[in-house]
Amino acid sequence: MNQRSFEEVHFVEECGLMFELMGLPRMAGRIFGWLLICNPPHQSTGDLAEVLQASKGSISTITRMLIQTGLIERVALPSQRRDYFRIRLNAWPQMTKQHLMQVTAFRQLAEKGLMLLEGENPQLLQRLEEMRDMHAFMEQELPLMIDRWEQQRSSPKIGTIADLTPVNQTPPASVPMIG
Amino acid sequence: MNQRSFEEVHFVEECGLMFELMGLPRMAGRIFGWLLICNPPHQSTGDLAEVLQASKGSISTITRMLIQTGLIERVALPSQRRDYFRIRLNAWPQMTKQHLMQVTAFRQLAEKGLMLLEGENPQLLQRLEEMRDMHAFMEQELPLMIDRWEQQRSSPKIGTIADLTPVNQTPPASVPMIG
DNA sequence: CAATAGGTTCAATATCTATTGAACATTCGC
DNA sequence: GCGAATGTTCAATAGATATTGAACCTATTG
Repeated sequence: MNQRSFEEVHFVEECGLMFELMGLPRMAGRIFGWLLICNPPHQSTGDLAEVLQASKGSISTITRMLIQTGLIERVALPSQRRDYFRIRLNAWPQMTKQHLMQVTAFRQLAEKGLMLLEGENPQLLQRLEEMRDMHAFMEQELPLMIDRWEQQRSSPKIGTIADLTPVNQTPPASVPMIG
Repeated sequence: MNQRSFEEVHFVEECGLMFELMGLPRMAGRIFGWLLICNPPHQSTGDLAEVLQASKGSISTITRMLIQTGLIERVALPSQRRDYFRIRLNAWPQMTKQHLMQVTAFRQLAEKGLMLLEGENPQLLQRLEEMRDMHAFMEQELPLMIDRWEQQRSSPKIGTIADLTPVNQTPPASVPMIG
């Protein structure tokens, strides 16, 4: 009876593939994909294991990763023992913030490279200077872009998703940000 | 004699790890990393195989991938049989364009999801609407950002890198862009 | 407090992907 | 056109990573 429709399975698999493209485990994409379309929008470990036909261990490991990266959160239902997971509000800006960290890492790498070539013919430096400058530029621009997004979305709508209490042991994915 | 210094090896390896983080083969990062710091800035398949201690096959496969994604290009030296590779000018905006394709794919996926939930309780749609809207927003913003970058870098400097002729069989990484 | 459901951990395994290397193709000089 | 140098392809392998599943905690309920 709890059969997922063909379209639902397909959606979940496609999401898995997209996550794989981004270098994340396919199962992370499956979990995220299911949480995008499930009803109710919060699901327990057991639910996920059943629907996605995966082991509880797998679900446990990967939900932890998804929480850590800020894409989902753990919520508690009033009178239930189980934990539930759901998509985190602002999951996507969060991804951009992750991306921003990569950008910073690349800028720093370029700077290391430039130190290696110190004193060399300026022509040789061009490659690394472009890399450094482009990433420094993005370090400026991306936060502004996120700001514009959060502003444009005038009504923050926080709280409308549901009345569930996010479990507070889940910090807002304390992401080490650039200095 | 052609020993790479410890720092150079380290730089190359770090670049490899960063590429791996992005879901690309580590060896792609190594090749790219070496092309960032090598002197001269163009290197043949053989050079790369020797310096990176990898098989020619590996180099061949991965340079093809890097060309395909627009990060490096193949150049011909006037009186030499060999092909050489070098970092492509504008390699990094190119990466952002690749990223843009992913963004589009995510928006489309969100739209598929919304079709699945057609007629459902609006609360259930929120997750997917946020996903769609955020990605549509980035589809607007990222090209503008690239424009700003290309403008800010007032002197295009094209041609100053070297007088080598890019091999024309290498199209500018014909990237299928969004409609 | 015992029983049980829910969740986590971790060693073992299955699966996948990068990498090799040898055979093959191509180009260019002589 | 022949031979040497260079580059490519692809089946086999090595290596890495995701996934499982059984043992182990922990919390709740009666």
